[in-house]
Amino acid sequence: MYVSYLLEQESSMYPGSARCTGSTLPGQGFVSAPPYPEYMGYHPVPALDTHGQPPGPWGSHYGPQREDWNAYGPGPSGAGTAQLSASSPAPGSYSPAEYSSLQPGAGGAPPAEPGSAQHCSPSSHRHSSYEWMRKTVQATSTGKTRTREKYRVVYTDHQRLELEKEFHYNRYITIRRKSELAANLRLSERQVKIWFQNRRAKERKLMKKKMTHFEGSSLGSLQSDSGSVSPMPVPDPQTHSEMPSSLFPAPPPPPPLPMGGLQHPGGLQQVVASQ
DNA sequence: TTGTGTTTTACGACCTCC
DNA sequence: GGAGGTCGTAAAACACAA
Repeated sequence: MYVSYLLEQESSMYPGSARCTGSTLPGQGFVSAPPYPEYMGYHPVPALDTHGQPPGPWGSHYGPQREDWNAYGPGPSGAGTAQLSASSPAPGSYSPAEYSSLQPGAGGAPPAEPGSAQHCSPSSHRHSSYEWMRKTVQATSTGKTRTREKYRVVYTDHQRLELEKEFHYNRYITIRRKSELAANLRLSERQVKIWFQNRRAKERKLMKKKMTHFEGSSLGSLQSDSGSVSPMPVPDPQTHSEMPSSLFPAPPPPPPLPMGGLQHPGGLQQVVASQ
Protein backbone atom coordinates (compact mmCIF):
# COMPACT_ATOMS: atom_id res chain seq x y z
CA MET A 1 0.00 0.00 0.00
CA TYR A 2 2.50 2.45 1.07
CA VAL A 3 4.78 1.38 -1.59
CA SER A 4 2.18 1.53 -4.20
CA TYR A 5 1.56 5.01 -3.05
CA LEU A 6 5.15 5.84 -3.47
CA LEU A 7 5.38 4.19 -6.76
CA GLU A 8 2.43 6.12 -7.92
CA GLN A 9 3.77 9.32 -6.61
CA GLU A 10 7.12 8.72 -7.94
CA SER A 11 6.20 6.93 -11.04
CA SER A 12 7.42 9.77 -13.05
CA MET A 13 10.63 9.59 -11.28
CA TYR A 14 11.23 5.96 -11.69
CA PRO A 15 9.51 5.08 -14.79
CA GLY A 16 9.26 1.50 -15.52
CA SER A 17 12.55 1.38 -16.75
CA ALA A 18 15.39 -0.64 -16.73
CA ARG A 19 15.35 -0.76 -13.13
CA CYS A 20 12.90 -3.42 -13.14
CA THR A 21 10.45 -1.73 -11.10
CA GLY A 22 7.82 -3.81 -9.98
CA SER A 23 6.98 -6.15 -12.66
CA THR A 24 9.85 -8.42 -12.55
CA LEU A 25 11.23 -7.68 -9.24
CA PRO A 26 8.69 -6.01 -7.21
CA GLY A 27 10.10 -3.91 -4.62
CA GLN A 28 13.47 -4.81 -5.44
CA GLY A 29 13.83 -3.40 -8.66
CA PHE A 30 17.37 -4.04 -8.93
CA VAL A 31 18.00 -4.28 -12.23
CA SER A 32 19.94 -2.54 -14.28
CA ALA A 33 22.54 -4.72 -15.27
CA PRO A 34 25.38 -3.17 -13.65
CA PRO A 35 26.77 -0.85 -16.10
CA TYR A 36 30.07 -1.46 -14.64
CA PRO A 37 30.46 -4.96 -13.68
CA GLU A 38 33.38 -4.17 -11.59
CA TYR A 39 31.13 -2.37 -9.22
CA MET A 40 29.27 -5.42 -8.50
CA GLY A 41 32.15 -7.17 -7.19
CA TYR A 42 33.27 -4.47 -5.07
CA HIS A 43 31.53 -5.80 -2.08
CA PRO A 44 31.82 -9.34 -1.54
CA VAL A 45 29.06 -8.73 0.64
CA PRO A 46 26.88 -11.11 2.18
CA ALA A 47 24.34 -8.62 1.78
CA LEU A 48 23.14 -10.62 -0.79
CA ASP A 49 22.44 -13.27 1.49
CA THR A 50 19.15 -11.81 1.91
CA HIS A 51 17.19 -14.60 0.72
CA GLY A 52 14.14 -12.93 1.85
CA GLN A 53 14.91 -13.55 5.38
CA PRO A 54 13.44 -10.87 7.45
CA PRO A 55 16.23 -8.76 8.46
CA GLY A 56 16.43 -8.11 12.03
CA PRO A 57 16.76 -4.76 13.44
CA TRP A 58 18.31 -2.12 11.44
CA GLY A 59 21.17 -3.23 9.45
CA SER A 60 21.66 -6.26 11.46
CA HIS A 61 22.68 -8.22 8.48
CA TYR A 62 24.58 -5.49 6.90
CA GLY A 63 27.58 -5.54 8.95
CA PRO A 64 29.34 -2.53 10.13
CA GLN A 65 28.71 0.60 8.33
CA ARG A 66 31.48 1.71 6.21
CA GLU A 67 32.91 5.07 6.77
CA ASP A 68 31.95 7.68 4.37
CA TRP A 69 33.29 6.71 1.07
CA ASN A 70 36.15 5.18 2.61
CA ALA A 71 36.95 7.50 0.69
CA TYR A 72 36.61 9.78 -1.32
CA GLY A 73 39.71 8.15 -1.80
CA PRO A 74 39.68 4.89 -3.39
CA GLY A 75 36.67 4.85 -5.41
CA PRO A 76 33.10 5.19 -4.56
CA SER A 77 32.62 2.56 -2.07
CA GLY A 78 29.09 3.50 -1.99
CA ALA A 79 28.90 2.77 -5.53
CA GLY A 80 29.66 -0.77 -5.32
CA THR A 81 27.44 -1.01 -2.46
CA ALA A 82 24.66 0.60 -4.09
CA GLN A 83 24.61 -1.80 -6.85
CA LEU A 84 24.96 -4.62 -4.57
CA SER A 85 22.37 -3.69 -2.22
CA ALA A 86 20.17 -4.50 -4.91
CA SER A 87 19.69 -7.70 -3.38
CA SER A 88 19.33 -5.81 -0.40
CA PRO A 89 17.34 -6.00 2.52
CA ALA A 90 13.85 -6.82 2.32
CA PRO A 91 11.77 -3.82 2.77
CA GLY A 92 10.84 -5.05 6.05
CA SER A 93 14.18 -4.12 7.20
CA TYR A 94 12.75 -1.01 8.55
CA SER A 95 12.38 -1.55 12.14
CA PRO A 96 10.53 1.54 13.03
CA ALA A 97 7.10 0.51 13.91
CA GLU A 98 5.63 3.16 11.76
CA TYR A 99 7.04 1.59 8.73
CA SER A 100 6.13 -1.85 9.55
CA SER A 101 2.62 -0.74 9.79
CA LEU A 102 2.96 1.08 6.60
CA GLN A 103 4.26 -1.83 4.79
CA PRO A 104 1.81 -4.52 5.00
CA GLY A 105 3.68 -7.60 4.59
CA ALA A 106 5.45 -7.34 1.42
CA GLY A 107 4.76 -3.80 1.57
CA GLY A 108 6.41 -2.02 -1.07
CA ALA A 109 8.94 -4.44 -1.57
CA PRO A 110 7.98 -7.90 -1.34
CA PRO A 111 10.42 -9.90 0.48
CA ALA A 112 13.48 -10.12 -1.47
CA GLU A 113 13.04 -13.06 -3.59
CA PRO A 114 15.58 -15.60 -2.99
CA GLY A 115 18.30 -15.24 -5.40
CA SER A 116 16.90 -12.08 -6.69
CA ALA A 117 20.25 -10.61 -6.45
CA GLN A 118 21.63 -13.32 -8.48
CA HIS A 119 19.00 -12.84 -11.07
CA CYS A 120 19.48 -9.21 -11.46
CA SER A 121 23.05 -8.90 -10.76
CA PRO A 122 25.13 -11.24 -12.59
CA SER A 123 27.37 -12.57 -10.01
CA SER A 124 29.67 -13.34 -12.76
CA HIS A 125 30.51 -9.71 -12.80
CA ARG A 126 31.68 -9.69 -9.32
CA HIS A 127 35.10 -10.97 -9.68
CA SER A 128 37.10 -8.00 -10.71
CA SER A 129 35.80 -5.54 -8.25
CA TYR A 130 39.04 -4.76 -6.69
CA GLU A 131 40.52 -4.11 -10.01
CA TRP A 132 38.06 -1.37 -10.37
CA MET A 133 39.13 0.06 -7.10
CA ARG A 134 42.68 0.09 -8.09
CA LYS A 135 41.72 1.74 -11.25
CA THR A 136 39.85 4.36 -9.41
CA VAL A 137 42.66 5.04 -7.13
CA GLN A 138 44.79 5.78 -10.04
CA ALA A 139 42.17 7.93 -11.57
CA THR A 140 41.65 9.86 -8.41
CA SER A 141 45.25 10.44 -7.99
CA THR A 142 44.93 12.77 -10.88
CA GLY A 143 42.78 14.98 -8.79
CA LYS A 144 39.24 15.69 -9.72
CA THR A 145 36.68 13.16 -8.96
CA ARG A 146 34.69 14.33 -11.85
CA THR A 147 37.22 13.08 -14.21
CA ARG A 148 37.14 9.75 -12.58
CA GLU A 149 35.87 7.01 -14.72
CA LYS A 150 32.26 6.22 -14.12
CA TYR A 151 31.94 8.19 -11.04
CA ARG A 152 28.22 7.98 -10.71
CA VAL A 153 26.49 4.97 -9.38
CA VAL A 154 22.86 4.17 -9.82
CA TYR A 155 21.04 3.41 -6.66
CA THR A 156 18.88 0.39 -6.64
CA ASP A 157 15.16 0.67 -6.56
CA HIS A 158 15.16 -0.57 -3.05
CA GLN A 159 17.58 2.05 -1.94
CA ARG A 160 15.60 4.75 -3.60
CA LEU A 161 12.38 3.44 -2.30
CA GLU A 162 13.66 3.53 1.24
CA LEU A 163 15.08 6.97 0.71
CA GLU A 164 11.82 8.15 -0.74
CA LYS A 165 9.95 6.75 2.17
CA GLU A 166 12.16 8.59 4.52
CA PHE A 167 11.77 11.69 2.45
CA HIS A 168 8.03 11.50 2.56
CA TYR A 169 8.36 10.97 6.21
CA ASN A 170 10.56 13.93 6.71
CA ARG A 171 12.11 16.30 4.25
CA TYR A 172 15.10 16.73 6.46
CA ILE A 173 16.75 13.67 7.76
CA THR A 174 18.10 13.59 11.24
CA ILE A 175 21.57 12.53 12.06
CA ARG A 176 20.35 9.40 13.64
CA ARG A 177 18.11 8.44 10.80
CA LYS A 178 20.78 9.26 8.31
CA SER A 179 23.08 6.96 10.09
CA GLU A 180 20.52 4.22 10.23
CA LEU A 181 19.54 4.59 6.64
CA ALA A 182 23.10 4.63 5.50
CA ALA A 183 23.81 1.46 7.34
CA ASN A 184 20.65 -0.18 6.25
CA LEU A 185 21.02 0.69 2.63
CA ARG A 186 24.70 0.27 2.59
CA LEU A 187 25.28 3.78 1.52
CA SER A 188 27.54 6.26 3.13
CA GLU A 189 26.03 8.92 5.30
CA ARG A 190 27.33 11.39 2.82
CA GLN A 191 25.43 9.70 0.06
CA VAL A 192 22.27 9.80 2.10
CA LYS A 193 22.80 13.43 2.89
CA ILE A 194 23.41 14.31 -0.70
CA TRP A 195 20.47 12.27 -1.81
CA PHE A 196 18.26 14.30 0.46
CA GLN A 197 19.75 17.50 -0.78
CA ASN A 198 19.17 16.50 -4.32
CA ARG A 199 15.70 15.32 -3.52
CA ARG A 200 14.80 18.62 -1.96
CA ALA A 201 16.23 20.37 -4.95
CA LYS A 202 14.10 18.23 -7.15
CA GLU A 203 11.07 19.02 -5.11
CA ARG A 204 11.73 22.71 -5.31
CA LYS A 205 12.23 22.40 -8.98
CA LEU A 206 8.93 20.64 -9.38
CA MET A 207 7.19 23.17 -7.22
CA LYS A 208 8.64 25.96 -9.17
CA LYS A 209 7.59 24.32 -12.36
CA LYS A 210 4.10 23.88 -11.13
CA MET A 211 3.94 27.35 -9.81
CA THR A 212 4.88 28.79 -13.12
CA HIS A 213 2.74 26.39 -15.00
CA PHE A 214 -0.30 26.98 -12.96
CA GLU A 215 0.36 30.57 -12.41
CA GLY A 216 -2.88 32.33 -12.60
CA SER A 217 -4.86 29.18 -12.50
CA SER A 218 -6.59 28.04 -9.40
CA LEU A 219 -4.35 27.21 -6.57
CA GLY A 220 -6.62 24.41 -5.70
CA SER A 221 -5.61 22.32 -8.60
CA LEU A 222 -2.04 22.91 -7.74
CA GLN A 223 -2.51 21.76 -4.25
CA SER A 224 -4.48 18.80 -5.22
CA ASP A 225 -1.89 17.36 -7.44
CA SER A 226 1.17 18.33 -5.59
CA GLY A 227 0.91 15.88 -2.84
CA SER A 228 4.15 14.26 -3.59
CA VAL A 229 6.05 17.41 -3.47
CA SER A 230 4.41 19.23 -0.70
CA PRO A 231 6.70 20.06 2.09
CA MET A 232 6.07 18.15 5.19
CA PRO A 233 6.33 19.59 8.59
CA VAL A 234 9.54 19.00 10.33
CA PRO A 235 8.96 16.20 12.71
CA ASP A 236 10.25 15.79 16.11
CA PRO A 237 13.69 14.47 15.42
CA GLN A 238 13.52 12.12 18.28
CA THR A 239 10.14 10.66 17.87
CA HIS A 240 9.17 11.54 14.39
CA SER A 241 6.02 12.55 16.02
CA GLU A 242 4.97 14.28 12.89
CA MET A 243 4.54 11.02 11.20
CA PRO A 244 0.96 10.92 10.25
CA SER A 245 -0.99 8.10 11.64
CA SER A 246 -2.52 7.60 8.32
CA LEU A 247 -0.09 7.23 5.57
CA PHE A 248 0.22 10.59 4.06
CA PRO A 249 -2.53 12.88 4.94
CA ALA A 250 -2.88 15.76 2.66
CA PRO A 251 -0.24 18.13 3.73
CA PRO A 252 -1.04 21.74 4.19
CA PRO A 253 -0.65 24.00 1.24
CA PRO A 254 2.98 24.21 0.47
CA PRO A 255 4.35 27.47 1.65
CA PRO A 256 6.66 28.80 -0.94
CA LEU A 257 10.09 27.65 -0.10
CA PRO A 258 12.57 30.38 0.33
CA MET A 259 14.66 30.17 -2.71
CA GLY A 260 18.08 31.45 -3.26
CA GLY A 261 19.03 31.09 0.27
CA LEU A 262 19.12 28.91 3.24
CA GLN A 263 16.08 27.29 4.46
CA HIS A 264 16.62 27.92 8.08
CA PRO A 265 19.69 25.83 8.11
CA GLY A 266 20.46 26.90 11.55
CA GLY A 267 17.17 25.88 12.95
CA LEU A 268 17.33 22.59 11.26
CA GLN A 269 20.80 22.17 12.39
CA GLN A 270 19.71 22.58 15.90
CA VAL A 271 17.05 20.04 15.43
CA VAL A 272 19.35 17.60 13.88
CA ALA A 273 22.22 18.23 16.12
CA SER A 274 20.11 17.68 19.12
CA GLN A 275 20.18 14.00 18.50
C1' DT B 1 21.17 2.58 -34.07
C1' DT B 2 21.51 7.12 -32.97
C1' DG B 3 20.49 11.67 -31.47
C1' DT B 4 18.36 14.19 -27.95
C1' DG B 5 16.09 15.40 -23.77
C1' DT B 6 15.39 14.20 -18.90
C1' DT B 7 16.64 12.25 -14.56
C1' DT B 8 19.85 10.90 -11.20
C1' DT B 9 24.34 11.03 -8.48
C1' DA B 10 27.97 13.86 -7.00
C1' DC B 11 30.58 17.83 -6.29
C1' DG B 12 32.11 22.75 -5.50
C1' DA B 13 31.06 27.36 -4.05
C1' DC B 14 29.07 29.94 -0.75
C1' DC B 15 26.07 30.67 3.21
C1' DT B 16 24.56 30.37 8.28
C1' DC B 17 24.89 28.50 12.75
C1' DC B 18 27.18 26.65 16.77
C1' DG C 1 36.42 25.18 11.77
C1' DG C 2 33.00 21.88 10.85
C1' DA C 3 28.36 20.71 10.06
C1' DG C 4 24.62 21.03 6.98
C1' DG C 5 21.83 24.12 4.02
C1' DT C 6 20.98 25.90 -1.13
C1' DC C 7 22.30 26.68 -5.86
C1' DG C 8 24.47 25.56 -10.03
C1' DT C 9 26.45 22.28 -12.75
C1' DA C 10 28.94 17.98 -14.67
C1' DA C 11 28.30 13.70 -16.33
C1' DA C 12 26.39 8.95 -16.22
C1' DA C 13 22.13 6.55 -16.79
C1' DC C 14 17.99 6.32 -18.92
C1' DA C 15 13.81 7.01 -22.11
C1' DC C 16 12.20 7.71 -26.42
C1' DA C 17 11.42 9.48 -30.95
C1' DA C 18 13.26 9.41 -35.61
